[in-house]
Amino acid sequence: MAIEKETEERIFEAAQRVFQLRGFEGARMQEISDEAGINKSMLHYYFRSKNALFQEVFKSGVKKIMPALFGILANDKTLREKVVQIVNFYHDVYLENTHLPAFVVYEMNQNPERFKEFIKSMDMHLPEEFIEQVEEGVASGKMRRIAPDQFLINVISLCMMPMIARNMAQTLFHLDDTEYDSFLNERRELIPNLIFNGVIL
Amino acid sequence: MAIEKETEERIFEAAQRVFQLRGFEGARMQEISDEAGINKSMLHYYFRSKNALFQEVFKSGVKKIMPALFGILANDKTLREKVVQIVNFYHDVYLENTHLPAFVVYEMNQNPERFKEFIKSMDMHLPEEFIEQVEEGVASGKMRRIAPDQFLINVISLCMMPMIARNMAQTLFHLDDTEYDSFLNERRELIPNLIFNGVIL
DNA sequence: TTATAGTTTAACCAAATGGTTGAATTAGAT
DNA sequence: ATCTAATTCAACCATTTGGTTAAACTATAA
Repeated sequence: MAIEKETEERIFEAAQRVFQLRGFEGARMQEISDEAGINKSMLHYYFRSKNALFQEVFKSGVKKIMPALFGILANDKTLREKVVQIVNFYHDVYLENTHLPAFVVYEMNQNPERFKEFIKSMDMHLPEEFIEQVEEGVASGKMRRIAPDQFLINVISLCMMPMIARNMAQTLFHLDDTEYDSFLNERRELIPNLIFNGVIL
Repeated sequence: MAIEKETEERIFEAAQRVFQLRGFEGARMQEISDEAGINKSMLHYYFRSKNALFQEVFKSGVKKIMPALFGILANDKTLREKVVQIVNFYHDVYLENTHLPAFVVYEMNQNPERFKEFIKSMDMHLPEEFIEQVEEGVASGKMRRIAPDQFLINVISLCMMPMIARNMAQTLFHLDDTEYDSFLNERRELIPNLIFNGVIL
């Protein structure tokens, strides 16, 4: 019926949940079909194989992050404003897709080729606008000497790591779920401040 | 014979390589025994099960990192010197154990309980010395307002993320293996500078 | 109503996987 | 030399896993 979600979509969403939680190797086709509330054969009817289904989930995961990131880097805002936007973007995505960052990073490492081809196929490269902005900042003497690559990976690291290593951090710092959510929220302001000004007054 | 490595050690080292590379779910007992050059039954003779073997590997991995980290945080050096030591420590460990950081972080997320009990059993908590140092820096007006937790996770994030997401970064920035090794090496100086002074001059 | 194409299901299958067993081999003590 | 306990191995096993198949059901158009 039209009211119910299409079977294919139900499967895909179940696959997202299971793959992101358990990883490719840990995911079971049976668990995905249980989660979707359908017969296991349907998985193969709509998506040929575990690999094919996983590919779709992975692709969709990367697409949720990379284009937006590159979009921000390429827009016409100031460097500081871009950092703020990236930080907020990562933290917003995380709220809706808790396991996505860890999933993408881990599976990308398990199979670098898959990711490389993917990036190539989408023809994504660091926006010139961003590179020039950093280089201009350095050349004009406003900023300490830093490569654009390093600048960007600092921002991304400060955003993603506390999401990826949430369990480690929560355990070490004795924070419950709510407390850790505020902990992450504080970082929306903290990260831009750190990047530009450090902790020394 | 005495000259050859003890079987148990050979198995353990093989298990380290395989588990760190493939993760618990992706690891195959057969691959571990092949890697160790022994019969599959030996795995069960020396370590009862896949789970038991994994536990040992995981434990040993965490022990390579956490105690040293807490040791540095608790020593009597300045805050800046501690940051330098932590950064160098992470980068040194990485050279010898490329897959260790990603392994520990990922498996910790797959099974938070395992990690929690582990931390509890080793009675590890953020050293008072470090907490007071940060709080004193803030109270004395030398440092911007920041919680010790946030301070520490910034340092760790900036160290670990580029190691964990190596493939992503290498692809995005078009760096070959040697170039990425220097990229990481530059961070030994870059990270302390960023933490304390930011990029603005 | 009925023919047709798309969808769903239960029952099955071959391969892979973690684990077991019992015999054979080896090293060390007496 | 021989007895004993630890070690190693090949063959085997039960279960799980991704995947297949053929029959059954359902909606829709003629």
